[in-house]
Order: sequence, then structure tokens, then C-alpha cells
Amino acid sequence: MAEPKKAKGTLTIYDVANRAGVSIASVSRVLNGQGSPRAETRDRVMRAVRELSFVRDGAARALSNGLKEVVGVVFRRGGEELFEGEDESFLFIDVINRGIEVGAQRRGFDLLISSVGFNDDNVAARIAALAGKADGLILHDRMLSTVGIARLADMVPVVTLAGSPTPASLNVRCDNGSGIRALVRHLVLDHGYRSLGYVSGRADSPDNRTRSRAFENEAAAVGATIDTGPAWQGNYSAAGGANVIETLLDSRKKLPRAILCANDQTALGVIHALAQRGIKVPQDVAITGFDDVPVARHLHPPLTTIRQPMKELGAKAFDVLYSRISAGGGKADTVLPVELIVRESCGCPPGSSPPQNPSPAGAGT
Amino acid sequence: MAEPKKAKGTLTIYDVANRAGVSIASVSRVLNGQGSPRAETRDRVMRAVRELSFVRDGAARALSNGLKEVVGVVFRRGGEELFEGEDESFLFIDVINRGIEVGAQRRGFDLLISSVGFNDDNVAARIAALAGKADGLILHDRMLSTVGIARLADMVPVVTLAGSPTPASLNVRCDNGSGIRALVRHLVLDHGYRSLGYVSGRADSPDNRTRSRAFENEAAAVGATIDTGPAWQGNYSAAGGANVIETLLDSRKKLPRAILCANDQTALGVIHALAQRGIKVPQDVAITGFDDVPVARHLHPPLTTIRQPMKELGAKAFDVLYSRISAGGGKADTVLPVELIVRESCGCPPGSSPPQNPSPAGAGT
DNA sequence: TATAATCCGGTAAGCGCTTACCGGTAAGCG
DNA sequence: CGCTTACCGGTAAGCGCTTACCGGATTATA
Repeated sequence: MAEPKKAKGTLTIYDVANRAGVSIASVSRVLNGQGSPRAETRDRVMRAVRELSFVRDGAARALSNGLKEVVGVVFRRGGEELFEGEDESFLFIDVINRGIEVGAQRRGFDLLISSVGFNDDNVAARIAALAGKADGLILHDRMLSTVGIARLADMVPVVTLAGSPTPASLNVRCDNGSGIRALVRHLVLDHGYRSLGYVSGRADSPDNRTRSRAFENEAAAVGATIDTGPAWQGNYSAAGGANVIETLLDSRKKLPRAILCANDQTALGVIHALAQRGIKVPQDVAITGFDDVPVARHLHPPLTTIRQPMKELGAKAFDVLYSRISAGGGKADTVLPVELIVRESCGCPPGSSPPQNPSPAGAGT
Repeated sequence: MAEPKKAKGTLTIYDVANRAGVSIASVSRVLNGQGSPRAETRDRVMRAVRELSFVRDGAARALSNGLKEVVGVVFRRGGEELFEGEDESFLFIDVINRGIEVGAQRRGFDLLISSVGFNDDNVAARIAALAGKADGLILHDRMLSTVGIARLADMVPVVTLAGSPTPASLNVRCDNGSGIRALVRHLVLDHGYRSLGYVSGRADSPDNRTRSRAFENEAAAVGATIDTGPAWQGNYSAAGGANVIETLLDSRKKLPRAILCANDQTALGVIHALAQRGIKVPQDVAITGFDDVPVARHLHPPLTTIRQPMKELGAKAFDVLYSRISAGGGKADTVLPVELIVRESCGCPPGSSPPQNPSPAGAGT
């Protein structure tokens, strides 16, 4: 009586209906809270469900409802050396995914995740497979080429993160441009530095292109001179940052008074390389990062950087995707504001207050 | 012609069949590689699929095949302060999940993940919802009570991680007992320490109970005296470890010659607290950890600990689940060997070789 | 008490796919 | 050249669920 029927094969709504002595329609209605079943009917159904440990099959529900309540998330895995520090990036991915999940849970969606190695070949195939199992897809940075995204968006609603919208896909990103502009203004307007440099990220990252361009434009706007060229090409890693500095120094170039870095990791490498050569930060050269990773505040000196609302990014991405899924709409490009975090690597004294220059992060287009 | 039909509503196999001028059966067969279609048939289908950007609906396939090719993964999120260091644990979760994914991908499965906050209320409901969307579930440590697991396993195949099997659910774990035993033997047999202590983890963790018990048993087996009691109760955190030491010291107890810690985080706190009181590791007290987190090797002194094959754990969990799903079988309890990592916190000299005592980690039951 | 309005709950169709079954055509054989 | 054997590919059933539609029972209204 406690264990009435030892689940032979699959348990269906018919089994529940039988046990409860009602029709499958009633079972379905009770389970969905539709209609107004008689109290007794409801009770009998609920009891049968409980006694049988019944769970509705998601596939059948999805087929009938035309909604799977599943969102696919695709991202790149760092190499296999997950244990070798440096992998802050995957932490961000995790935070963003968490944000997506928060948004998703509000709508009863779950996350179907698929990570792709840097050298996986059949990425497109894997993503297509995912597409079939989800109502829509969220793609992290640098997952697919623009045409790849466009093609994918033909099959299923797609939201990209930190990219740019295509005719069929939506995009959500943080306001990288504003972040860089805020940094430039702080360095030039508040500190009076006249010469700047920018250690860039991977050349193939849209994010990086945005940052580079904002750097050049804003520097020109505030009348600072900038040092550029292939020597400034980093790759988002500490080693890349250190390498840029060493190359620069070896070529006996004079370093600019302030150097912006594409991300905190890069800044870390830059600061380290500078220290090796006996160059003081921020006395000789001011440094800024981007991202505000956990260790940023513990660097020597504590790193002035830009904080991106990662979790909100994920949540927003889901919301946008959801509106596309349910209504077919959705804003093509959503931009989230970033926050300037002033610490000491820019030359500000410990415990300093926010910058004084007009309109810090968040302004501008 | 390039963009033939602007996907009105949902694209189905009928649309493909129409366009290719064949029947839906042929389309399905081509897409599944079943039967031996004529070359021309195959080509026409493939072309139509390409031109329409068609993807088969996963829900319909799942319903028809009785297989969703989705595995649900449930785990606990650390608090919301993801940015406050200390959260190594979620890193492990991530590595394990990665392992699950590796296993899953071999079978064309994807991961449906659902994380649960420490104070979420409707955990059971959320998990049940997941169950409907997946072919089986993998539960990380401490997700559900034993009866909760048993009930869940009534609805869907369940594999627990680092727990213990129930009549209906399977379990995969690392050989914690062996790890602790190897540590005890190393400390007692190789170093000659006669008195030991064990700073435990959360009381509600099955893993912790296993470790505690192994500690007591093995210590007795090799004839070492042990110090126990509520004062030794930690909670897997550095703060917890430090707290245990402070309490112990404040009560003017004499510390044992060697202290095993429930995990590396705890060891970290313990070493820190010891240093604060001027007690030297390993000269005055030897310390060991468990897990081998990334920082373990960078501690002062480098931490002797146990490495668990996290990724293999995940992959194995999937394999076990898969065999249960497909064949109904599956080993009830799978135990993976762990590895003793000897560094300096136990008293070994830098760059020392593996321990000499007979049968290190991996032996015993 | 007869009739209309209301309310429940059952029957059956259909979601998009896979596949058993079967008929038609081409190839093999005597 | 006629019959058997293969081989393709089409038709239709069914996977488990939701829900439109409808009929019977109940209650309200006259």
C-alpha cells in the first residue's frame, strides 16, 4: 500500500488517471492549475501523483506546449589546466551563467549548458544539437563568427554576450566604451597625465575592438597623446601584458605616463613586468585594469579598474531572450552601465573618493 | 533563392520533405543515418535541410525515442559573495561538472544544470521539475536528505556524488577513507608522530563522516593516540579551522603532534592560526589538508594533502548514470582512488619522494 | 416542477518526430 | 521472358501531454 505499483516502464498521466479514477484531462488540469476542479477531484489526483511519484514528462509537455522551458548556454572552456590560476575568465563565465540562471528561474526555465574547448572542431554541430533541445540560445563572447551567428539565429532565437547584434540575433553587453572613457578622463582630467598607452586584448574579441576604439577616441577628445602599434597587442593574459612591457622597454621606447590595460589580468602582468625593471606604479607610470577581478584590490598598488555587472548581464540576457521567445520582440542591443573603481594604481591616494571630472562612467554613447 | 522561405511559425520535418520532394520518413531516415537511402534522396534532403536551416525538435525526438539525451545536474551555490575568495568549493563543482560534460558528450547528452542556494526553500520542487526534463539526475554532495534522494530516485535515475547509494539510487565517490588512512600512515609510520588530531568538516556532510571515521579507525590501527571532541568541529572553511585552533589553544590544551584537516581550506585557517600563536608548522605541529586546491602548493609550508580525481569523478558519474538509463543496471557504489600528495607541511623535506610505508592511498576497503 | 444557465470533466485531436509495415519498382535468376 | 528476391521509400501509428469541444449533472430562475 505504501509502494503500490512498482513503476513498470514509464509512468504516464494515464496511470495517474486510473489510480485517481478520473480522466487524463482532469489530471492534466489539476497539475496545471487550470479550470476549477472539484476539491475531491483535485485531492484524488494529488494523492495519486504522490503515491506514484509521478512527474510529467518534459518532452511531451514541451511538444504539446511548443515551449521547452530550456535555454541553451554555450561558452568556451579555458584549456584543460583548470588548476593553473590565471583562469579568472572562467570565473566570470560562471558568474554570468549564474545571472542567466536567476533570470531563467523566474520563468521556470533551466539552463542547458555546453562548453566548447578552444580547439574543438565540430562546434557548429554541437551548437545545432543544443539548439534543438532549447527554446533559445545564449552565446558567450567569441563563440562563433558573425555569419555563424546569423545562420544559427535562423534556426532559433539567439542572444550574444559582449558581441553585437545581427539582423536575426540580439545582443547584450556592458558599456565597455564608457568604462574606457571614464578611465581616460580620470587619468587625464583628474591626474593631468598627457600621454597614454593601451595594452589590448585578443585581436579577435569584439570587446577588445570596442575598448581600443573608445580609448583612441576619448584620448583624442581630451587632448592626450597616445602611443599605439603592434607592440601594444596583448591577449588578455598576464603573460601577454608582461610581454608587451618587456618588448616596449627593450625597444628603448619611453613609456607613456599612464597605461590602460584591456583587463585586470593584463594589468597584473604589466605591473609585474614594470616592477621587475624597477619602474614604480603609479609614481612613474599609472596603470588601470578592466573587470575588477577579486585580486584587483589586493595588488600592489591596488588596481584602479572598471567593474562590469556580470550577473546582471546574464540575467538581462535571459530576459531579452525570453521576450524574443515569447513575443518575438526583444531589444536588438542592450547596454549595461559599468562602474569606475578608483584605487591606487592610477595615482590616487589610498581611500580616495570618487573622481571629480564631469560625467564619469555611464555617460556618452 | 538564398533565403527561400522566411520560417513562418515552426519549421518541421514536413517542410523539409516538401521542399526535398520526398516523404517525412525519408527525411527522418537521412537525418538519422538509418536505412540505405539512394544517393539522390540523401542529397535532396540534405540540401533542403541546409536551405531551410532546419533543426529537429528535441522535444519531439525525445518523446518518440523515449530518450531526451539530457542529464540534470544539481548543486549548491556558495552564498552570493562569489567574489570573496574562500569559494574554492564552487571551483570543484565546476571541475566535476566539466567531467560530467565530458562523459555526456561521448553519448550526445547535454547538461541541464540547476543550482540551489543554501537557503532556498522549494528545493524538492525545483529538482522534480528538472527531473521531468532529463533522463536522469546527478546530485552533488549534500543536496537532499537520504529519504529525499530515495523519493527522487523513484521518479528518475539518480546518481549521487560523494554520498552513499540508496536502494534506488547509485553513488560515485572518491575513496576518502583511503586518503585519510594514507595520511595517518604517513604521519605515524613515516614520521613517527604518536598523537593526532582531526579538524572535521560540516557535521552534515557524509564525506566528513567518512573521513572522521577513517581517521579514528586508522589511528587506532597504527597505535596513535587521538584527541577528539566537539572542539574539533570545523566547517570546511578557513575561519572554521582557525577557530578550532584558537579554541583549543585558549583552553590550554596541548596540541597533538600532527593535525589532519577535513579539507585544504581548513588547513589554511589552521596554519594561519598556528602562525599567529607562534607555533611552527611542521616543526611543532604537522598539518595535512584534503583536496589539493590550487593554492595548496603555495602555502608556507606547502601543504601535504590528498588529491581527488574530480574530473574523473564527474565523468564516472555520468557513465554510471548512463548505464542505469540505458540498461537499468549500474554499479550501486563506485569508488575512485585518491592520491597522496606529499609536500612539506607534514615534516617532509622539500622535494621529497613518495612515502615509504606499505600500501599508501588506494588500498583498504 | 420545468427550463435555462453553469459547471465539471470526459473524449479526442494534435504537437513533431521515429519506425513498423507494406507496396511498388528494379535487379537477379532460371 | 516470367518469376523471385531486394531494396527504397511512403503511409500511418504512436510517444505523453494539453486543451478545444461537448455532453451530463447540478443549481438557479420562473
